Amino acid sequence: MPRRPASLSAPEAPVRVDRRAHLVDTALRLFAAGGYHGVGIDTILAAAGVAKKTLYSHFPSKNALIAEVLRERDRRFLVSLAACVDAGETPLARLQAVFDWHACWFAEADFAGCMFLNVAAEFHGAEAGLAQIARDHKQAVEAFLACLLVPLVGPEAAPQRAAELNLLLDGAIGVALVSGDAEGAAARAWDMARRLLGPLPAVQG
Amino acid sequence: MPRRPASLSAPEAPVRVDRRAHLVDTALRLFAAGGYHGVGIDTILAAAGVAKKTLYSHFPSKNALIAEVLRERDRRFLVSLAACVDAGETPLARLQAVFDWHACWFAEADFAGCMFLNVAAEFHGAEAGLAQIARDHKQAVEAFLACLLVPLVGPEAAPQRAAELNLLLDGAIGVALVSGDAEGAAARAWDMARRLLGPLPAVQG
DNA sequence: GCTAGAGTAGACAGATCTGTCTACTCTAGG
DNA sequence: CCTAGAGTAGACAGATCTGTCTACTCTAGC
Repeated sequence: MPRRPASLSAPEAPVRVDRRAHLVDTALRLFAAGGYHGVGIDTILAAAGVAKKTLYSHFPSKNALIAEVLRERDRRFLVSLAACVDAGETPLARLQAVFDWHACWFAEADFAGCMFLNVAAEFHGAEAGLAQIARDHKQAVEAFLACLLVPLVGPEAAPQRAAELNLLLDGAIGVALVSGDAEGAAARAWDMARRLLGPLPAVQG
Repeated sequence: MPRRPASLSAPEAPVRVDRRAHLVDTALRLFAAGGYHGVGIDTILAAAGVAKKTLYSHFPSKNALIAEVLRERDRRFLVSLAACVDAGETPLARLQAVFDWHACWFAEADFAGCMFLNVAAEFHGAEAGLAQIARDHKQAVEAFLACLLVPLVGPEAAPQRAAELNLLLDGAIGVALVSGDAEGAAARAWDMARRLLGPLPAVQG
């Protein structure tokens, strides 16, 4: 009898895995690798081991699920990036950590580009809500970069430089996606960033 | 009787509009604006005023049509870009024309990103043939940039710089797509390119 | 023990999509 | 004139997709 043994071990919590979160997590992985139109509801449900009714009791539509997936992706993205950056000891090392983080991301087996750029491409004009989430994400990343740049270039120049580095990161994503050269794309972008920033205050190595 | 008046004027050629080319042209417009999964065969047929059987007598499948659309896009892209570049009088002006060309492209009403980056995202891993066409296109653009760079930085440095400018252009595409700021994205990329190239031989203004 | 809530399994409706096929029409060339 | 080739219009098959709904099951709390 392969039917799930239910609560054999733990009496509470553990089994109650929060279907909604599990659904979003599964959908995130599948959408990231297979695209939004390319991955159907049934595929997600089968992978998550969740009934269709459960999905539609949590989300009114597939697009609502996509929106939640994007918000979740935005959260994880910034948390993971911040954790990686915090390990850096100098302001310059912290900035470089952003590009190293991207190199690791590009090297993932199922890397298929940025979920936000992809959603903008797939739903362009059709779903303003999704486009807005993509815009918000990119602005959050840019703001994060600006914070890292303040000790390096000062508060006035930081926003301008942040926009530039943001453009470099988007470029690296595109190059990594099409060429498949994960390491090269991120390294090139960082080299360009370093040269664009020019000589920095002597305080930072 | 609104049924097409057939050969009222010209005895030959003109009416024979080459359905295949017209189909590819229509599909190109629709795929560019609506994505590959997002635009169905029937939509293309209705827009082109062509019967389904005609489509399948020219192409074995939708994906084969997509492949031909991408090859056509690649041709037009390079021809249009070359024409724009040829108007420049100095090597630097010719290089700048590439970024100006992109600014015009981004400003088009139905701009929805690069068809090659988008095909790579939508069919990642599933359609190796389409991914290869995307890769070839980006390499062709990079080679084109390298040619423009030779008089500016010399034949040794040109390939390296071309890869950098290519990354900048992909970055501008991403930024323009998500932020909607067409002018800003291309202008920022050009400004960065100019600074990355540094002081150039005095011969070019 | 019992009940309410949440979940499962899966049938179902209705839309849509790719690709095939039939029957008809138009046109060009001999 | 007549025929072959190409195209049109559209029905059709079969798959797939979103979203709804019913009937059953499990679990937690009273």
